[in-house]
Amino acid sequence: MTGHKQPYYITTPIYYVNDKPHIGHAYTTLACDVLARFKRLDGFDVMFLTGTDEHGQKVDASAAAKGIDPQLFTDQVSQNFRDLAVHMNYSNDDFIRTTEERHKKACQALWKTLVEKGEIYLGSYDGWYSVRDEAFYGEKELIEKDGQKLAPTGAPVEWVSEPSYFFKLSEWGDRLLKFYDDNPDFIAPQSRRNEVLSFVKGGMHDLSVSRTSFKWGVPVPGNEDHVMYVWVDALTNYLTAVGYPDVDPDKLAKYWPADLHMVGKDIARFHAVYWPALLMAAGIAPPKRVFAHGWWTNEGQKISKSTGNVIDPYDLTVKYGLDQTRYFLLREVPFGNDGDFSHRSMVNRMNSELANDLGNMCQRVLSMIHKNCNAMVPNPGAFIDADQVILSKAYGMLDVVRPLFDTQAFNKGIEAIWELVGDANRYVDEMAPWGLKKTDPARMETVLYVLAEVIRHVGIMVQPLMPQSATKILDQLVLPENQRGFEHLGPDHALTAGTEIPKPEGVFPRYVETEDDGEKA
RNA sequence: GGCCGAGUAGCUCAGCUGGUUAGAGCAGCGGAAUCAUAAUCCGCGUGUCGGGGGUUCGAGUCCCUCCUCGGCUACCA
Repeated sequence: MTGHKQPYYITTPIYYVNDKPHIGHAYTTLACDVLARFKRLDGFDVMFLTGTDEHGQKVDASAAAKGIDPQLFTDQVSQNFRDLAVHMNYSNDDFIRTTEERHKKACQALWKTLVEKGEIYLGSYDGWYSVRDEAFYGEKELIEKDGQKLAPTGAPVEWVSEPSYFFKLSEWGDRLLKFYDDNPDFIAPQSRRNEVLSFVKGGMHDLSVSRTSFKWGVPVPGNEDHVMYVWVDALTNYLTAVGYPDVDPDKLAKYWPADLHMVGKDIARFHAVYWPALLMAAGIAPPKRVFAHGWWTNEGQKISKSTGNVIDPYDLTVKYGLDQTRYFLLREVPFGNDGDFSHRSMVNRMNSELANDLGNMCQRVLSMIHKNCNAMVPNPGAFIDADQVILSKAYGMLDVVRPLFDTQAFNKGIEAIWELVGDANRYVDEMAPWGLKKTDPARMETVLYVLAEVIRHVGIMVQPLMPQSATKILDQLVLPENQRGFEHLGPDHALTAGTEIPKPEGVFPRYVETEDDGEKA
């Protein structure tokens, strides 16, 4: 089983440390975690990266407001995101911080390359700036009042001009369009692809890639008055983490180009337009795919800090359970679409699909085995057609789910697994092993064996989604830990009859409504 | 304003290049079973497929038009 494993590099965006972690962060990273775990089980050499974006004016200001050094400040707040990763049971292989030395090195190397290739020039960044908002506004955004130009926020604006380096993005339109054409799956879902295409087709300005108005950033090589602006700084993290600019055969050469950048739809353009352009300009291969997922609403309401209906991932996992939350987030919505989080739908999913369908199926089967087969994996006789039908469905499950997960169609992959769970429940009812117990005990053992095999397959398949619960299920089958990879799916590694199994315990508890819930629902 | 997309059963949605009586899950109603976390299984839908017009032997599926909703239209992570 040696040989070269195929590499798979997957990334989350780096999260801006000024934010408190919320469901959006948890969701993006969760999707990556499930894919990373899936690929590892499927035999890939996975590099799964997440991290924090720690530069910029806002961070600088927040640190100043607290009267502490920005580095100390980011050390503190980036910890929130590292804690979340542990809490959510993410399996990231690295956690990048843009304030790390390795990142400064990578950014400056990329910058120098772009300068050498003539892709960056010094110009000036002009625009309507509001000192009060600390932000630039477009001409069209401004409102006019009494002959005064005002920001949409009502703050006064002034025309300012600041020296800035520019990336020649305007010259990359045609090459980007050709790239999209040659790589139709580069940006997904389709709706985002359409938007990106129309954006690029509309023509692009050069991109301002440095600032002189603040210092908390990576210094521009050769001109210390400038720090790199967010585009170059943040996006480059994906290269930093694999060792760029060092061409280490175990890092950069192996993992680049990245297989998938997972992002929220709000930053699709940065990843699908600016990033490939910057990379191509530097002579580096663009990533293979960018997936822009949707947003969550809370009980039908748009989430905003002002209304205070932000969803805290800690609240969810404490209230409903970690794996239940992980399951819900990827099961409820076609990945890519916006979704609504509601208590009612959460409870419906966890009770009917986890507790009733899967949990109870495992429980009824394992209980029967425990009570009627001397607590040992039963000894199967010859399989009849009905046995073969459900077994082959279990054996073929990976081939159904793999292409769905490979295209980030998590909900469909999960549905496919649950079809098998439904089949198993129907099979139990049809075979009625409790009746066979008296009429044909040998047949009962065969039936229970078939069901145990189905549980083994489902347990292995749901490991990426619900690692802890899957472990419990597989532990109940006493399946050795080194037999839980996808290469063990199928009849060649079937359960060994006679293996002693423990008394089963419920894996997915039902959610029982409290009075407090009643008021909300 | 321009471009893109969506409007299908109470709810969430499938319906690929047009072709048998338009489907699934959930909810609801009725029944069976009793191994199991009172879990499971079976049965039950008269839907103007947003409105109107058109092409065709035949349209939810193509064309035109109108209505409604959403997204994008660059420097915020």
